[in-house]
Amino acid sequence: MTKHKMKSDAMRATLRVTKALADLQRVRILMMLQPGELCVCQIVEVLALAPSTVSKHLSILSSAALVEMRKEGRWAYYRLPAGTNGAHIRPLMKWLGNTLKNDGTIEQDAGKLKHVVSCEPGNLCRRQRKRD
Amino acid sequence: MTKHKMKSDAMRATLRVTKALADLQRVRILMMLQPGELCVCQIVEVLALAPSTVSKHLSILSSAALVEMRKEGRWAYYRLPAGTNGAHIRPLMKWLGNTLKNDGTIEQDAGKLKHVVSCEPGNLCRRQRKRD
DNA sequence: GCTATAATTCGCCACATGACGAAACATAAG
DNA sequence: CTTATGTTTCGTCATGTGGCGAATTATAGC
Repeated sequence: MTKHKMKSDAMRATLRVTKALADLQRVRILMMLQPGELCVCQIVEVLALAPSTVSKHLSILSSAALVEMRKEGRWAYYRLPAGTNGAHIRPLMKWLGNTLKNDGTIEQDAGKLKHVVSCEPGNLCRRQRKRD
Repeated sequence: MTKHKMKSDAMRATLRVTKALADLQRVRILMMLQPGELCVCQIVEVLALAPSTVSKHLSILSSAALVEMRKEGRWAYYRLPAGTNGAHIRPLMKWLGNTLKNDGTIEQDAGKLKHVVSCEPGNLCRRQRKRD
Protein backbone atom coordinates (compact mmCIF):
# COMPACT_ATOMS: atom_id res chain seq x y z
CA MET A 1 0.00 0.00 0.00
CA THR A 2 0.93 3.70 -0.37
CA LYS A 3 3.30 2.86 -3.16
CA HIS A 4 2.30 4.27 -6.50
CA LYS A 5 4.09 7.52 -7.38
CA MET A 6 4.73 8.48 -3.74
CA LYS A 7 8.41 8.75 -4.62
CA SER A 8 10.03 8.88 -1.20
CA ASP A 9 8.11 11.47 0.73
CA ALA A 10 10.05 10.61 3.86
CA MET A 11 13.33 11.32 2.12
CA ARG A 12 12.17 14.75 0.99
CA ALA A 13 11.21 15.68 4.54
CA THR A 14 14.44 14.29 5.92
CA LEU A 15 16.58 16.25 3.48
CA ARG A 16 14.64 19.43 4.22
CA VAL A 17 15.75 19.00 7.83
CA THR A 18 19.38 18.06 7.19
CA LYS A 19 19.80 20.85 4.64
CA ALA A 20 18.30 23.31 7.10
CA LEU A 21 20.88 22.23 9.67
CA ALA A 22 23.76 22.50 7.19
CA ASP A 23 24.34 26.22 7.61
CA LEU A 24 26.18 28.20 10.26
CA GLN A 25 23.63 30.98 10.66
CA ARG A 26 20.68 28.60 10.95
CA VAL A 27 22.46 26.54 13.60
CA ARG A 28 23.18 29.75 15.50
CA ILE A 29 19.49 30.66 15.32
CA LEU A 30 18.38 27.28 16.65
CA MET A 31 20.79 27.49 19.56
CA MET A 32 19.64 31.03 20.31
CA LEU A 33 16.05 29.83 20.51
CA GLN A 34 16.78 27.18 23.17
CA PRO A 35 16.07 29.52 26.10
CA GLY A 36 12.85 30.78 24.53
CA GLU A 37 11.20 32.63 21.68
CA LEU A 38 12.76 35.63 19.97
CA CYS A 39 11.49 38.25 17.58
CA VAL A 40 13.15 38.66 14.20
CA CYS A 41 14.86 41.93 15.02
CA GLN A 42 16.53 40.34 18.03
CA ILE A 43 17.95 37.59 15.88
CA VAL A 44 19.05 40.16 13.32
CA GLU A 45 20.87 42.04 16.08
CA VAL A 46 22.85 38.99 17.23
CA LEU A 47 23.69 37.54 13.81
CA ALA A 48 24.51 40.98 12.36
CA LEU A 49 22.97 40.08 9.00
CA ALA A 50 20.46 41.88 6.80
CA PRO A 51 16.84 41.39 7.92
CA SER A 52 15.97 39.89 4.55
CA THR A 53 18.70 37.30 4.97
CA VAL A 54 17.54 36.34 8.44
CA SER A 55 13.96 36.12 7.22
CA LYS A 56 15.03 33.69 4.50
CA HIS A 57 16.86 31.52 7.04
CA LEU A 58 13.80 31.49 9.27
CA SER A 59 11.57 30.43 6.40
CA ILE A 60 13.93 27.55 5.64
CA LEU A 61 13.91 26.46 9.28
CA SER A 62 10.14 26.79 9.22
CA SER A 63 9.75 24.59 6.14
CA ALA A 64 11.78 21.94 7.93
CA ALA A 65 9.50 22.29 10.97
CA LEU A 66 12.50 23.19 13.10
CA VAL A 67 10.84 26.40 14.30
CA GLU A 68 7.34 27.78 14.78
CA MET A 69 6.11 31.34 14.30
CA ARG A 70 3.72 33.60 16.15
CA LYS A 71 2.71 37.07 15.08
CA GLU A 72 2.05 39.74 17.64
CA GLY A 73 1.27 43.11 16.17
CA ARG A 74 4.05 44.04 13.80
CA TRP A 75 6.44 41.63 15.41
CA ALA A 76 7.06 38.02 14.45
CA TYR A 77 8.25 35.72 17.21
CA TYR A 78 9.98 32.44 16.43
CA ARG A 79 10.42 29.50 18.79
CA LEU A 80 11.42 25.86 18.84
CA PRO A 81 8.37 23.63 18.37
CA ALA A 82 7.12 22.52 21.78
CA GLY A 83 5.46 19.30 22.91
CA THR A 84 4.24 16.89 20.28
CA ASN A 85 5.14 19.22 17.43
CA GLY A 86 8.79 19.13 18.35
CA ALA A 87 8.99 15.46 19.27
CA HIS A 88 10.41 14.37 15.93
CA ILE A 89 13.33 16.78 15.91
CA ARG A 90 14.03 16.76 19.65
CA PRO A 91 16.84 14.16 19.30
CA LEU A 92 18.51 16.35 16.69
CA MET A 93 18.33 19.44 18.86
CA LYS A 94 19.78 17.47 21.75
CA TRP A 95 22.65 16.28 19.56
CA LEU A 96 23.27 19.83 18.36
CA GLY A 97 23.33 21.14 21.90
CA ASN A 98 25.80 18.47 22.97
CA THR A 99 28.26 18.88 20.11
CA LEU A 100 28.19 22.65 20.46
CA LYS A 101 28.81 22.72 24.20
CA ASN A 102 31.65 25.19 24.75
CA ASP A 103 31.60 26.45 21.18
CA GLY A 104 32.95 29.97 20.98
CA THR A 105 30.44 31.38 18.51
CA ILE A 106 27.48 29.99 20.41
CA GLU A 107 28.80 31.35 23.71
CA GLN A 108 29.26 34.79 22.20
CA ASP A 109 25.76 34.72 20.75
CA ALA A 110 24.37 33.83 24.17
CA GLY A 111 26.26 36.77 25.60
CA LYS A 112 24.87 39.20 23.04
CA LEU A 113 21.41 37.77 23.61
CA LYS A 114 21.54 38.71 27.30
CA HIS A 115 21.84 42.37 26.31
CA VAL A 116 19.41 42.13 23.44
CA VAL A 117 16.52 40.61 25.36
CA SER A 118 16.73 43.34 27.97
CA CYS A 119 15.64 45.89 25.33
CA GLU A 120 12.16 46.41 23.97
CA PRO A 121 11.94 45.14 20.37
CA GLY A 122 10.92 48.63 19.34
CA ASN A 123 14.05 50.25 20.73
CA LEU A 124 16.11 47.53 19.12
CA CYS A 125 14.79 48.13 15.64
CA ARG A 126 15.16 51.89 16.06
CA ARG A 127 18.81 51.31 16.90
CA GLN A 128 19.23 49.17 13.81
CA ARG A 129 17.77 51.86 11.60
CA LYS A 130 20.17 54.43 13.11
CA ARG A 131 23.13 52.48 11.80
CA ASP A 132 22.41 53.19 8.12
CA MET B 1 41.06 28.62 28.98
CA THR B 2 41.32 27.37 25.39
CA LYS B 3 40.08 30.67 24.10
CA HIS B 4 42.62 32.55 22.01
CA LYS B 5 42.10 32.08 18.27
CA MET B 6 40.36 28.69 18.59
CA LYS B 7 37.50 30.21 16.62
CA SER B 8 34.75 27.67 17.25
CA ASP B 9 36.32 24.32 16.56
CA ALA B 10 33.17 22.56 17.71
CA MET B 11 31.10 24.46 15.18
CA ARG B 12 33.37 23.48 12.32
CA ALA B 13 33.08 19.82 13.24
CA THR B 14 29.33 20.09 13.68
CA LEU B 15 28.84 21.70 10.28
CA ARG B 16 31.05 19.09 8.65
CA VAL B 17 28.55 16.52 9.92
CA THR B 18 25.34 18.38 9.07
CA LYS B 19 26.62 19.29 5.60
CA ALA B 20 27.60 15.66 5.03
CA LEU B 21 24.04 14.64 5.90
CA ALA B 22 22.50 17.26 3.62
CA ASP B 23 22.71 15.24 0.42
CA LEU B 24 20.51 12.49 -0.96
CA GLN B 25 23.29 10.21 -2.16
CA ARG B 26 25.24 10.41 1.09
CA VAL B 27 22.15 9.61 3.12
CA ARG B 28 21.54 6.61 0.86
CA ILE B 29 25.10 5.45 1.45
CA LEU B 30 24.76 5.72 5.23
CA MET B 31 21.53 3.73 5.20
CA MET B 32 23.11 1.11 2.95
CA LEU B 33 25.93 0.67 5.43
CA GLN B 34 23.62 -0.11 8.36
CA PRO B 35 23.67 -3.89 7.77
CA GLY B 36 27.44 -3.94 7.38
CA GLU B 37 30.49 -2.81 5.40
CA LEU B 38 30.47 -2.46 1.62
CA CYS B 39 33.17 -2.01 -0.97
CA VAL B 40 33.09 1.04 -3.22
CA CYS B 41 32.07 -0.84 -6.34
CA GLN B 42 29.01 -2.23 -4.53
CA ILE B 43 27.93 1.26 -3.57
CA VAL B 44 28.55 2.44 -7.14
CA GLU B 45 26.32 -0.35 -8.39
CA VAL B 46 23.39 0.62 -6.16
CA LEU B 47 23.62 4.40 -6.55
CA ALA B 48 24.30 4.15 -10.30
CA LEU B 49 26.73 7.06 -10.20
CA ALA B 50 30.25 7.46 -11.55
CA PRO B 51 32.92 5.90 -9.30
CA SER B 52 34.63 9.27 -8.97
CA THR B 53 31.41 10.81 -7.69
CA VAL B 54 30.87 8.06 -5.14
CA SER B 55 34.47 8.35 -4.01
CA LYS B 56 33.98 12.05 -3.39
CA HIS B 57 30.85 11.40 -1.34
CA LEU B 58 32.70 8.81 0.71
CA SER B 59 35.54 11.21 1.41
CA ILE B 60 33.05 13.80 2.63
CA LEU B 61 31.41 11.26 4.92
CA SER B 62 34.87 10.26 6.08
CA SER B 63 35.88 13.84 6.94
CA ALA B 64 32.74 14.07 9.04
CA ALA B 65 33.67 10.80 10.78
CA LEU B 66 30.39 9.28 9.65
CA VAL B 67 32.17 6.32 8.03
CA GLU B 68 35.43 4.43 8.43
CA MET B 69 37.55 2.82 5.72
CA ARG B 70 39.50 -0.41 5.46
CA LYS B 71 41.67 -1.39 2.52
CA GLU B 72 41.90 -5.01 1.48
CA GLY B 73 43.98 -5.59 -1.61
CA ARG B 74 42.62 -3.42 -4.39
CA TRP B 75 39.30 -3.02 -2.66
CA ALA B 76 38.27 -0.32 -0.20
CA TYR B 77 35.57 -1.25 2.30
CA TYR B 78 33.55 1.40 4.08
CA ARG B 79 31.55 0.94 7.27
CA LEU B 80 29.75 2.90 9.95
CA PRO B 81 32.13 3.65 12.86
CA ALA B 82 31.66 1.03 15.54
CA GLY B 83 31.90 1.23 19.33
CA THR B 84 33.44 4.34 20.86
CA ASN B 85 34.29 5.82 17.48
CA GLY B 86 30.67 5.95 16.48
CA ALA B 87 29.26 7.00 19.81
CA HIS B 88 29.01 10.69 18.93
CA ILE B 89 27.02 10.20 15.76
CA ARG B 90 24.92 7.24 16.92
CA PRO B 91 21.95 9.47 17.86
CA LEU B 92 22.00 11.00 14.39
CA MET B 93 22.05 7.63 12.68
CA LYS B 94 19.19 6.50 14.86
CA TRP B 95 17.18 9.59 13.92
CA LEU B 96 17.95 9.05 10.24
CA GLY B 97 16.83 5.44 10.44
CA ASN B 98 13.59 6.42 12.13
CA THR B 99 12.60 9.20 9.78
CA LEU B 100 13.43 7.08 6.74
CA LYS B 101 11.45 4.05 7.83
CA ASN B 102 9.30 3.07 4.85
CA ASP B 103 11.04 5.44 2.48
CA GLY B 104 10.77 4.23 -1.08
CA THR B 105 14.29 5.02 -2.23
CA ILE B 106 15.85 3.39 0.81
CA GLU B 107 13.73 0.28 0.38
CA GLN B 108 14.73 -0.02 -3.26
CA ASP B 109 18.38 0.40 -2.37
CA ALA B 110 18.08 -2.36 0.19
CA GLY B 111 16.55 -4.55 -2.49
CA LYS B 112 19.36 -3.90 -4.95
CA LEU B 113 21.87 -4.51 -2.19
CA LYS B 114 20.56 -8.04 -1.66
CA HIS B 115 21.54 -8.91 -5.21
CA VAL B 116 24.77 -6.95 -5.14
CA VAL B 117 26.24 -8.49 -2.01
CA SER B 118 25.68 -11.98 -3.42
CA CYS B 119 28.31 -11.24 -6.11
CA GLU B 120 32.07 -11.17 -5.65
CA PRO B 121 33.34 -7.57 -5.84
CA GLY B 122 35.52 -8.65 -8.75
CA ASN B 123 32.61 -9.86 -10.85
CA LEU B 124 30.71 -6.72 -9.97
CA CYS B 125 33.37 -4.38 -11.28
CA ARG B 126 33.80 -6.47 -14.39
CA ARG B 127 30.11 -6.07 -15.03
CA GLN B 128 30.39 -2.31 -14.58
CA ARG B 129 33.19 -2.13 -17.13
CA LYS B 130 31.08 -4.05 -19.64
CA ARG B 131 28.48 -1.33 -19.67
CA ASP B 132 30.69 1.29 -21.35
C1' DG C 1 59.20 -5.22 -14.67
C1' DC C 2 54.84 -4.78 -17.16
C1' DT C 3 49.79 -5.02 -17.53
C1' DA C 4 45.27 -4.92 -15.56
C1' DT C 5 42.19 -3.02 -12.35
C1' DA C 6 39.89 -0.72 -8.05
C1' DA C 7 39.91 3.66 -6.23
C1' DT C 8 41.06 8.49 -5.87
C1' DT C 9 42.30 13.11 -7.53
C1' DC C 10 41.82 16.78 -10.86
C1' DG C 11 39.61 19.94 -14.09
C1' DC C 12 35.56 21.40 -15.79
C1' DC C 13 30.60 22.57 -16.08
C1' DA C 14 25.72 23.24 -14.56
C1' DC C 15 23.07 24.32 -10.84
C1' DA C 16 22.04 25.41 -5.90
C1' DT C 17 22.69 28.51 -2.12
C1' DG C 18 23.60 32.64 0.81
C1' DA C 19 24.29 37.40 0.84
C1' DC C 20 22.48 42.12 -0.05
C1' DG C 21 19.29 46.14 -1.32
C1' DA C 22 14.96 47.56 -3.29
C1' DA C 23 10.31 46.89 -3.39
C1' DA C 24 6.17 44.95 -1.48
C1' DC C 25 3.31 43.74 2.37
C1' DA C 26 0.99 44.08 6.92
C1' DT C 27 -0.09 46.29 10.89
C1' DA C 28 0.19 50.15 14.41
C1' DA C 29 0.02 55.14 15.10
C1' DG C 30 -1.19 59.85 13.83
C1' DC D 1 -6.66 57.97 5.15
C1' DT D 2 -1.91 58.58 5.51
C1' DT D 3 2.43 57.66 7.53
C1' DA D 4 5.73 54.88 9.99
C1' DT D 5 7.71 50.51 10.82
C1' DG D 6 8.68 45.30 11.31
C1' DT D 7 8.90 41.63 8.20
C1' DT D 8 8.87 39.24 3.88
C1' DT D 9 9.47 38.75 -1.13
C1' DC D 10 12.03 39.59 -5.29
C1' DG D 11 16.00 40.34 -8.28
C1' DT D 12 20.79 39.97 -8.59
C1' DC D 13 25.36 38.52 -7.75
C1' DA D 14 29.31 35.79 -5.89
C1' DT D 15 30.38 31.48 -4.11
C1' DG D 16 29.65 26.55 -3.04
C1' DT D 17 28.35 21.93 -4.49
C1' DG D 18 27.42 17.70 -7.21
C1' DG D 19 28.09 15.53 -11.41
C1' DC D 20 31.19 13.51 -15.07
C1' DG D 21 35.44 11.95 -17.69
C1' DA D 22 40.47 11.98 -17.88
C1' DA D 23 44.48 11.38 -15.55
C1' DT D 24 46.78 9.48 -11.45
C1' DT D 25 47.72 6.23 -7.78
C1' DA D 26 48.08 1.71 -5.60
C1' DT D 27 47.89 -3.00 -5.62
C1' DA D 28 47.26 -7.86 -7.77
C1' DG D 29 48.67 -10.99 -11.33
C1' DC D 30 51.37 -12.35 -15.32
